[in-house]
Amino acid sequence: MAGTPPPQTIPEATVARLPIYLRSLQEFAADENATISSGRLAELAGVNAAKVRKDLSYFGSYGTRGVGYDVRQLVVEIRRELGLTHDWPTAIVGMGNLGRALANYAGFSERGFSIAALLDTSDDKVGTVMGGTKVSHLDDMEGLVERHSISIGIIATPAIAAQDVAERMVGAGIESILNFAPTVISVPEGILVRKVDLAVELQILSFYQERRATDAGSAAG
Amino acid sequence: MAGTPPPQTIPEATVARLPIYLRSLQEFAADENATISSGRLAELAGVNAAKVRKDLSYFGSYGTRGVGYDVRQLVVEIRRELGLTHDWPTAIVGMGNLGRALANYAGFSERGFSIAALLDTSDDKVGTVMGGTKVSHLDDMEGLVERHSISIGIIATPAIAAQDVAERMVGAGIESILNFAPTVISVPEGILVRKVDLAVELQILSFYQERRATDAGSAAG
DNA sequence: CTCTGTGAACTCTTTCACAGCA
DNA sequence: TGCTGTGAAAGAGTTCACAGAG
Repeated sequence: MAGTPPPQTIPEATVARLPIYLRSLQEFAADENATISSGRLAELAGVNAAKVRKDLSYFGSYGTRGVGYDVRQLVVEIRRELGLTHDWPTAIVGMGNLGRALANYAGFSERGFSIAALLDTSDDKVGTVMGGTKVSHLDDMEGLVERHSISIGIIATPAIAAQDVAERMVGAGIESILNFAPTVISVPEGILVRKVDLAVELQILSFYQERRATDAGSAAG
Repeated sequence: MAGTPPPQTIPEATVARLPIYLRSLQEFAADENATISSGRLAELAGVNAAKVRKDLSYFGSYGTRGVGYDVRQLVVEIRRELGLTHDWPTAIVGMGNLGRALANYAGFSERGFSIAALLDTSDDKVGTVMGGTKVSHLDDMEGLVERHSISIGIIATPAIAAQDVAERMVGAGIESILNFAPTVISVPEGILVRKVDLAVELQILSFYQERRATDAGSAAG
């Protein structure tokens, strides 16, 4: 009985949207006890209202019929679901252009991710300071991971180095990896990898753009 | 009969994987007339073999039973599907850390995307050279878009500026936008937008990482 | 009367499993 | 015998549509 009111499984697709809802709610700012309807949140998040309601229902968020959702409460609930109630120390490996951009990206710390370690193998970079953090040598990763309880690693190296870095991360105790290198990395079971490939996104755009040109005359909008 | 062998619709999910296959094939390098099986390609791309076969079947790619796919031919076919048979001039708006990283990112040009224009509004940046291209003022975008036939725009500005930039892009004739700003932009119908939010990816990792800690004892792998 | 919460229908995607060609 | 190509089954995710709370 009673037992499991919010089914222990939030669909992946929903999880991927929670950060967007969170961001939208925070932009929506809102005074102390503002409420927001699924329709309005949907608009801000760029999805449709039914989806918002269904998504929020998975973790038993109580909206009020005829009124909407309490913004403050919703923010708290989503943050809890996302595990954003505490800070996540991260390590970035690869201090090229992208790594430097990431190290300087304010958006990370704003959302609960601190940069606990920057790592590279090049003597040119080790010892310099980027985004307020000193760059350490990759060989020192293990100690840093332990000392700072780092559980998320970010790979911003060239493709060729990515697999090796991933293995070192796993060896150092990192359990989740965000991979920006344009290659597939393989990791042991239980290690979670997400990837972002900047050029892949462009190629997807290219597909639809090309098709638009090819499907002559088919209304684009 | 014969008529329309490749059904005119390639599923979105498949389109999103084609760039990965392409990259995998190119890494696989291969001498003149190498072949590759769906199983091997699946391994390289990090998916399963049935998916590879189904994906490739959508555009009528002829593999050879008992042998596999001709690597060279497959590369040509995928590139054609993705519209990568010609160069795509792009414009990057926002020369902060991320914009600079993108401007210097070799992966774009390697895959057929050239940077035809870099744009910013800050006097500090306009006139400087980044990644071999001179930074122009955002006000000059329209002329540059026309002159270089730019159809893809990349937004790398702070969130606050993104909607305005998107509107200027559309006004200048750009039809596809890759948005790195952490906000939803709205555009007229017919304009294609894809978004990449670096912090969102971290938040998704955070969800699963947190859950792993919470689901005490449940095997992670 | 408004707006949530949610079964049910529908659509998209993945996976299975095997016929058939080389 | 090995591997592709593909229907058909299974599984996810989305949307509909409406009962019912406030």
